[in-house]
Amino acid sequence: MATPPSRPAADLNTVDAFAQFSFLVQGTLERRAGEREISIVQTRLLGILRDRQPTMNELARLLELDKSSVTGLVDRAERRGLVERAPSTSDRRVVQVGLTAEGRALVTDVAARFEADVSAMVESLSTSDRATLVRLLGRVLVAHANGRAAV
Amino acid sequence: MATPPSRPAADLNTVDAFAQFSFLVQGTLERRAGEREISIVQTRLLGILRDRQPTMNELARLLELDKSSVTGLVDRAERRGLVERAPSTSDRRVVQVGLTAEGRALVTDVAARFEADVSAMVESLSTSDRATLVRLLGRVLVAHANGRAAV
DNA sequence: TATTGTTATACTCTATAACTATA
DNA sequence: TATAGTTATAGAGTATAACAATA
Repeated sequence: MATPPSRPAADLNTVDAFAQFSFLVQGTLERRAGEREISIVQTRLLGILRDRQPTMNELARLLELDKSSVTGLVDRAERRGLVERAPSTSDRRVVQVGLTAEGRALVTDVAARFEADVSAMVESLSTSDRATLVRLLGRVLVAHANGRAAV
Repeated sequence: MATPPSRPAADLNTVDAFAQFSFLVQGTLERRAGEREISIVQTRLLGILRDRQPTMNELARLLELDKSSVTGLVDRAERRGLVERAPSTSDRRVVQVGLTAEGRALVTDVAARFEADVSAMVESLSTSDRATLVRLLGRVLVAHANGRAAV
């Protein structure tokens, strides 16, 4: 567990496979985002905002961060012109956060770079193996989401 | 891409599946390590040291960090009694880093907690599906390692 | 001269606690 | 009183540049 992606042993157990794969994907995303001078968490923030204008509170829940952490995160993104705060019309305590055109362009670019990496990762798999892999990963994700919901 | 693991859509594409799965695994590992008051990168450091006594330089390469970052990382781990620096016998510039008994016990404990989570994640898959998933993840990891080596 | 590691510095990211404004 | 968000503060993590010791 937590061993670096540089040593993918011949016979991986499930734990090592999951850990090493997650480090590989995260490292790839970090590298691509870094090319546009943005961190992973900032990329996640922009990714969430692509189809929503959540409140600070909702962002904290979605990112699983303290609300004060989100304040700083949005501060830095706003300073770079990537997101905008707007006061809610219904509740004057509430702030809604949205992407600027520049933020949207940036997250689109990072997503495209990352997508190229993912394509390269599955290049050696047959079409059928790719579909199987995505299907099984999806089942793990859904099972986890349902487990959480049930609790 | 980079959307939070809280929304595993019904039909995932490869990019979303990879990203969401990696965030799920990393979040799980972070939570378990956090129970022992340790960060992911500290966990990775201890994980590497389980079967090696690398130099600071080698650690920087394995963790893909600047050597100055590793200095701080090892400083904090050493202050907590988890690792030890030892001077190399052959080259007096070189420092070798190793686990203390306490560090080994800690990383073993975190690994066990994480392993339980991984088991739960694949609980809904049949034995054969689990094997297939691990095999396909392994092929992606090996292909990536070979690609890097070839370059 | 080149390499190993540390130090100084600056920034991002994160949480806790205290605070303000609004409900 | 309760909730939404910010501020103050402290610490981890990271990189760049300059440095000391050794090769």
